[in-house]
Amino acid sequence: MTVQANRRFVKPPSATRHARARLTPSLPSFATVATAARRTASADAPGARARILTAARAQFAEHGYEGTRTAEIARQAGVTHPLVHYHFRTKDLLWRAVVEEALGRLHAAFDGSATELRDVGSRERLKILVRRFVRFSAEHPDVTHLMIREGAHDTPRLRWLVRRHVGALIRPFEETLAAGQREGWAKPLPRAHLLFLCVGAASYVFSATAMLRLTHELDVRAPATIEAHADTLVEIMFHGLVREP
Amino acid sequence: MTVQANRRFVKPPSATRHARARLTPSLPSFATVATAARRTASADAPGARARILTAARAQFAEHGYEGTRTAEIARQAGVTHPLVHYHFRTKDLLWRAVVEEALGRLHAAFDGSATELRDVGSRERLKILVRRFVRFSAEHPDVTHLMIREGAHDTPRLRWLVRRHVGALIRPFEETLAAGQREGWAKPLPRAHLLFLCVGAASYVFSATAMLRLTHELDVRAPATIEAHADTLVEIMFHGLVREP
DNA sequence: GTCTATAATCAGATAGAC
DNA sequence: GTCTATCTGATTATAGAC
Repeated sequence: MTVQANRRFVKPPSATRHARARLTPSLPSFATVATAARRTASADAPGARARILTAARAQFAEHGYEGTRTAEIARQAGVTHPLVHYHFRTKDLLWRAVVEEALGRLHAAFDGSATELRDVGSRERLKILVRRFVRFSAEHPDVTHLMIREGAHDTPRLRWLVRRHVGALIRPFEETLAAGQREGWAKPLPRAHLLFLCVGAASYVFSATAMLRLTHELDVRAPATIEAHADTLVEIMFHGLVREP
Repeated sequence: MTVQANRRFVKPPSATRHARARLTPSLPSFATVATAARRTASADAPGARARILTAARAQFAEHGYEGTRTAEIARQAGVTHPLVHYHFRTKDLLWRAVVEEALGRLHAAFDGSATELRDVGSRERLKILVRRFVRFSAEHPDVTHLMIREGAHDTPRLRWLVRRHVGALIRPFEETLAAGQREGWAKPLPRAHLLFLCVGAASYVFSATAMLRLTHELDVRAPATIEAHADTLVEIMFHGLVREP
């Protein structure tokens, strides 16, 4: 079962000599990672390392971990294959670097919501969070898609993802929801279900890009479509489908 | 982009001699396929072919098409690797056989909804369809998971899936919704968005099994959890989170 | 830091005996 | 129908020159 997914972990990363260890095991802050990435990226032109990272994000999102070939990443980044290994050593470490960078952006979109939105009532705050998440899912389908792909089974990658990122990300949502329930405007429905229901409702469209194009000839990338989805979701989440008399 | 995913289609199936061609290109009815499968399965003990099919469903659902190894399927089914190829010839044909069988079950759960539920009003009918879909997602996470995995990018597999199955599956939902909008009780929100919103909301929890266990220590397999999810979704879908005064 | 060339591994598929 | 043994091609990763 999990054995298969773990295959690549069998051979331990063998922390040998290697010029750079960008991903330290000491879990640097998001800020640190983001800055490091930016520094490298904006050095001259988008440096090779940054291009590899970008290409890798697209590939992992589209084809999943196992479906992605590092050679294809290299091709997309316009570099040769070995350079990928020079910068990231293994496919697994490259994956982690991708997630680190991608979720940094997700954090950026949500961090400080608590303080920034302090003056707004919990009801409006929740609406804002939902809309933000829809827009984020639309702008970075690769990130949510990645999480959908990984959330299915218990791999070391998932545990790392949850420990490091997911916990912090769902907190604003859950706290706002809890506030709403305390205040009485929100029904006392189970929060875990509400959370995942909302995440699924918000992001599924943007993961099923190809299917929507085939079934409804709908381009989920178009801004109008994105806003339509956000509007629909907020309306449903807050007031439901039934037209009140 | 798609080139990568299509790689395995480059070498054409080379329809040589081969004892059996279970998957004819003439698209047999679901009934035909289901019967054929059952015949083989219940012959004595669960025959090798049936065991391979079961193992393949689990593997494809868990690891996606590219992430699945036919040798692992063989191992799980307790047979040797070549037998997989004997029965299904190629990995791609095996995948199609799996989907054919799995979506046969989904059809079974929804076929005839139109007639069977004719006497029920469109509003109750929609509730029933949503609940059915939640339960189906819970009982067969592999099926929805499989569709999530394939819906992302435009492969020959996805086109086949949409043409052959998805169209028929979403029709009852869309028709009932349209009826509700005509009758006036349902708000005139865009149906495509409502459909995918609902599908995502219903099925995401059951795809993110491992993540829910890690974040909320919730076992989404438990019947109580399933019903709780169905209840929550129906309440949200129809009346929303806000407690009306 | 980036390349060419190559080693090592692994996966899908076939041949042919029983 | 099922097995053992094997081929072919593709993919990750490394060595070593520039």
